[in-house]
Amino acid sequence: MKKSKDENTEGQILDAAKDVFQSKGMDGARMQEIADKAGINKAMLHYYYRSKQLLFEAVFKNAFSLLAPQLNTILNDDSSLEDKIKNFTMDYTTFMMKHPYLPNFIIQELNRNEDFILKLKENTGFPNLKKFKEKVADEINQGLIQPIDADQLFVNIIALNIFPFLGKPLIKAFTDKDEKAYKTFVEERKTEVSNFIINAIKKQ
Amino acid sequence: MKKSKDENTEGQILDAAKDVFQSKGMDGARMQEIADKAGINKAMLHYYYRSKQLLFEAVFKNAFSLLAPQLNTILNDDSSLEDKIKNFTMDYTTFMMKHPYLPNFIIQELNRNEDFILKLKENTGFPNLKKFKEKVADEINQGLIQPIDADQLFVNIIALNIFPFLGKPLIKAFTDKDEKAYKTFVEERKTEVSNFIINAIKKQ
DNA sequence: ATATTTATTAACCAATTAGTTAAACTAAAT
DNA sequence: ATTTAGTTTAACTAATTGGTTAATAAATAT
Repeated sequence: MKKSKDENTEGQILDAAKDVFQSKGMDGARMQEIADKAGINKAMLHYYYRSKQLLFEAVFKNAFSLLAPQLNTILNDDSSLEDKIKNFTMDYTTFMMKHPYLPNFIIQELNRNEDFILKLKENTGFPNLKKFKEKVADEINQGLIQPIDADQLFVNIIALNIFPFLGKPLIKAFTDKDEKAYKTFVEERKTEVSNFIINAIKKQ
Repeated sequence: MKKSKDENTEGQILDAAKDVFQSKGMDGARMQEIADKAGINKAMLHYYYRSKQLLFEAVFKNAFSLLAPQLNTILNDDSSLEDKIKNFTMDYTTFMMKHPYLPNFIIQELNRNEDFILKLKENTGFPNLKKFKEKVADEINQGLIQPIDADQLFVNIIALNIFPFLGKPLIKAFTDKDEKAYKTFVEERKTEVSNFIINAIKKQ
């Protein structure tokens, strides 16, 4: 019987690397810290992943592959735009409350190395806006929503959902919230954000 | 006559440090690269700023002090909420197109060190939401806008405005835009975003 | 049982990096 | 002219860091 991911060395390394890379970034992460956290010798990192760069890429692809399916709620679901927005906001916020380091990690590392996303784009399953754009055009034609550029709407939706996790320290400071109040605030956004967006686009 | 900031060594160091820290972050920045960019000996960095940490803090405070006044458009201006939102969106986007590294730098470094913002908060001139909240309550009472929590509205406004600069690589990849198309896209947001927000909150 | 492959470790290495030092240079003050 | 204080440099240092190696242990195949 093959050992489960969190029992075998390779999986333990990946888990530890995820922790360290996601909280400290590529430049701030130390191979020794990853090894210590995994409870193994530093040489094992290179035995299984060859270099820091390759270990990092394994972690990054793993993280990105968690994020991409979330987008399917809004991109490739067959429901109405209103339902897409409601479901996405709910699902995405719930998911990110469980993985709060994820958005910042991805954004940060993509900004550090712009070419990196090109590699990801070649992958099948990279999020595609085609169906979403059709739906937007469709609902505009039907007079259900106001005219709006689909790309702009898409960016507005993800901006409103992702930003609270990127800008957490800023939000806490500006709005004078402690950790608990911040959590409540994000919890409320699960419905607040979709109402806001739907109000913004619906035909008066 | 005192030498101007970009002629004297201290100023040249700060300019070079700004470049390097803002594009590579604290961990990715190298003192040697800063010295090279400033065209001086590395020892000068320590002569004027003592340590990497202190040089970094000088750059960070400088960057933050550019950002804070932008927020006054929305926080402490006396005009209507609608005008505040219009003006802020226009001003902020224009400003950030000139300083595209700034948002990511600040967000990233605040996430790396959450305590850092506490120091900033002690400073006078740290953005305060009091007046903005009063204005929101006021316009809700007058029946001009729909009921909404002022903190939520504030976060929505800054999310929609800041995110395009944080998530630039992601947006370019998802919406299949090259640099030029992205620039046009952001340019259009100068009016798009304020319309979107005003639609979302105005009384039907 | 024994050979062979796979997994693991301790010790080491070369390169990088923030920071220091001591000497030299410059310009203003005496 | 000479002292003095501030500025700048080249060379150095100590610590850190990603990565390697050679020996050993464990598991698997013959």
